[in-house]
Amino acid sequence: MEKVLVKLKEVYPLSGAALGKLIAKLQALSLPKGYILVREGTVANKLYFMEKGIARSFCYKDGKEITFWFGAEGSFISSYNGYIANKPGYGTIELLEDCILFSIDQASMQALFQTDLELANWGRKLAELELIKTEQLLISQLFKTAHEKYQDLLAENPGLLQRVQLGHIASYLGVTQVTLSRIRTKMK
Amino acid sequence: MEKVLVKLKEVYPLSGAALGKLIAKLQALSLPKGYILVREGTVANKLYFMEKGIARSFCYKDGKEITFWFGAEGSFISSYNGYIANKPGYGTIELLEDCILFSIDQASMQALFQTDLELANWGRKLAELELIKTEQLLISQLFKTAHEKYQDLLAENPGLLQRVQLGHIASYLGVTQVTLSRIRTKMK
DNA sequence: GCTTTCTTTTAACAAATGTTAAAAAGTAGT
DNA sequence: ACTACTTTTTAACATTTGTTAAAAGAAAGC
Repeated sequence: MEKVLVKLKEVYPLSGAALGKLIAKLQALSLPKGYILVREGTVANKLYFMEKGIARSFCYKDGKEITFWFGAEGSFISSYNGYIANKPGYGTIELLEDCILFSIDQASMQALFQTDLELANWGRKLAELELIKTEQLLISQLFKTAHEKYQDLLAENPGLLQRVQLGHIASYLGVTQVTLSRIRTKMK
Repeated sequence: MEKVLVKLKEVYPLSGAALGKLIAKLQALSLPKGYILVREGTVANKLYFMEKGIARSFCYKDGKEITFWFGAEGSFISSYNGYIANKPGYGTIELLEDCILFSIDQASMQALFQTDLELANWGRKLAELELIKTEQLLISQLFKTAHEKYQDLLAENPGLLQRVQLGHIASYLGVTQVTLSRIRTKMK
């Protein structure tokens, strides 16, 4: 229970009491590589924290999988459409390695938000931070070429390539695996 | 002061008292077409509400403008990087028509969040709703062709075409204006 | 060590999109 | 109605990316 504590506090400063309430609701999970944490189209109202391992979110498009998100150690993971809006999520979340996760269900979260000002602000800050991260992803998706996005990925997250198949990364960059392979060849 | 009231309440149910505190901080603005609400690279820590009119956010890429967002009546508008993280925003926000807006500055907002549980939850809900909207945009950007995205835009927001130049819409869809023109021709 | 299977690269061709420039259509002001 | 200006469409060609299939390489099981 190392990283999760650090990251929970990083989101928004919490008193010991508030942090304790949050931690009390956490459930530890140890799940194997290949495990489907959330299945597309189901309402999954849990928030996860990745303590160890890596996961991805993907959708199906014409029978092919398109990865739109990776979450490694220190990431919050959720089908936000389920967690936030109680609606079916549009992605499947798959574990790409054996993982240790912590989960908290939305109902417990809501109960805390309704009664604790600090935690309500913690929840606000979490959503805000995820929002600017997502907006940043959207913008780079819109105005960078696959080549640039690949270079950015290399710079920001060099370890990812050693842990994730190129096919997943290709769809994440918005291109086919063949195109990504061509990009890599050019960069040698 | 019609739409703003409805939308503020839609985000999260508020008591009269809490709503009153929020409204007390609102400033009405009437600004002309072409006005730059936020300039790229500056820290703009205000949240706006569009009462009447329409705006866009855009970045420069190789000297060309790329629009990544439109906000018409009923939209919340902000450089979230400034409003949330107090960092320079990556987009310029330009008014595309004469607009009536309401603004509230981040400091006032923070003060309310720190003292009022209802408003802290209101702020949380606002960020959460913006998050799932942005995530939806990102996914459609990743796994839809320009043709599909244009059709979606027509279906979801038919009025936009009458109010916004095609060049802006083209960059929003992630293609050049020439390509959008070709798509439109094919659809006739 | 040798299959067997999965992943990545390469090749050849087709389709889509970008680039540049010109033409056409639409607007606004006089 | 005319001009000046802006926006949209069209055309021709270059470039990029997609598609399909095969080859090469890497990993896993026996």
